Amino acid sequence: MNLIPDALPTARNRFDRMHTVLRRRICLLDYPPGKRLSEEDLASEFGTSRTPLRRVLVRLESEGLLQSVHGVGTFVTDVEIEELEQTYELRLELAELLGVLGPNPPDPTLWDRLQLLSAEVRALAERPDARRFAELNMEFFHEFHGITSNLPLREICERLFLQTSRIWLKCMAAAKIDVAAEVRVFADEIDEVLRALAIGDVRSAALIHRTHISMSYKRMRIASRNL
Amino acid sequence: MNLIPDALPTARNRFDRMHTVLRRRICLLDYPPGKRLSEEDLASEFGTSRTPLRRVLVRLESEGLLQSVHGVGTFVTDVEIEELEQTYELRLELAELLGVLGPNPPDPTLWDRLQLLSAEVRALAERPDARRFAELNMEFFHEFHGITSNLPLREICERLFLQTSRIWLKCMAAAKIDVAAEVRVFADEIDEVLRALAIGDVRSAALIHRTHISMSYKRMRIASRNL
DNA sequence: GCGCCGCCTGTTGTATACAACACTAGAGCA
DNA sequence: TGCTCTAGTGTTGTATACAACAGGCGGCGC
Repeated sequence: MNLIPDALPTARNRFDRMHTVLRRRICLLDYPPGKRLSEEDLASEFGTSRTPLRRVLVRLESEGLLQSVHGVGTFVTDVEIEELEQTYELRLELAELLGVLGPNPPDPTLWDRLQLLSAEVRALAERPDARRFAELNMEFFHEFHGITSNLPLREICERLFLQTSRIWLKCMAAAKIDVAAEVRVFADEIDEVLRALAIGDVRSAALIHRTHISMSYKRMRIASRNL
Repeated sequence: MNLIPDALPTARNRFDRMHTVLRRRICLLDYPPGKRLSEEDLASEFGTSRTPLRRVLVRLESEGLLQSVHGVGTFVTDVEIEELEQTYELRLELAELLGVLGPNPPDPTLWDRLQLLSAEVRALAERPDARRFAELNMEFFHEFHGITSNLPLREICERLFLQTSRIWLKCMAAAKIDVAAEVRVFADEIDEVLRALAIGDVRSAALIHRTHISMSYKRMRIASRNL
């Protein structure tokens, strides 16, 4: 009996593993926008040839995270401020829809995970760390999308989040926004969401989430106005 | 001076060409759900080796139109009725958003194209043809999404349309829905939309569109209840 | 007759060598 | 000195051969 059946070295699993790892690196700014990636280096890191790796890169390119240019290189994409604005406007509306379309009854598993996250964020408030903040933020969004049973909506929200969050992180860092303050706001959001979910008010949880997306974006815009 | 600069035999153009052609075949049911595609045959048809073709297949797989299984084949995906329901619910909301987020001022080019489409649909009503209907429907959706200037929203709507329309067409055919009647409804929708756009009421145009998506889906569900 | 096992065929996945391309540095020349 | 052209280097894109895999068919044992 295999305890970790998903770890079988099948082609699909290798693909998913590489995809997840690279996407994470891009979204957490380990590979900042504009960085050139070496197909050869990455391939050797994952212990494969360029061929399977390129498959992953094509996928990431179709997700808008990478761009390959023949004879030049493969680059992590940046996002223009105008496109970012449009994406955020859309994300606000979609965040609201999360509470409208197929709202899931408060799942005890989801509840537990969010509560765990809340504690971790509170702990982070003591010793702020931008990267850890990015990680927890990513995890929170992922879990939060579980409030809808509408899979296509969940996927789209996830996708748009992964496309924009890294730009948001980058701008925050550039504008020297106080990480500690941002962490506190984040912790408050989770607790507010938990209170709403506690009484089964999924719609309100979604609206709280929407509010925080909007406000964090606005704070970022204001702070980076002077750059 | 090159009059058709986009036709340069660059890698990017080849990729886009193959991608568009295959996507079109899938969405117009030339390749019906469940059909197995042969990488070798397709590669030779496009005059390339399997390598560049596989790049296209990976893209189509990430768009949810194909699925490759090692050692078995590459298949056109089908969609379960439950997932279809969820996607339609989402599409209704997004259709409404088309009129809310960055509504474009009625573009004369868009206007002309829609009017041309209206004429073609009217002509089609005389001699109904399921495939031609599918083509015009696809073209209409593509043009209609031009009413918003919000690019991410446009892309998402396009993507969801391409994922569901072929299933809708398949069900319509299976339920033996009267194509002529469906064409007349379609023609009416375009004219209604044109009337709304004529007075610059983009929001109403979007709501009309939403209504027709909803009703055509409901008709399909009712008709295929007896299958 | 029935069931199991192994070969055989066709498919997708992988490795590798090579072509096409973009950029750079430096030589040659005005 | 400044410009241009060319060779060189490193990158992505392509072709091809081969490995890994799934399924079906037929033979073999029972």
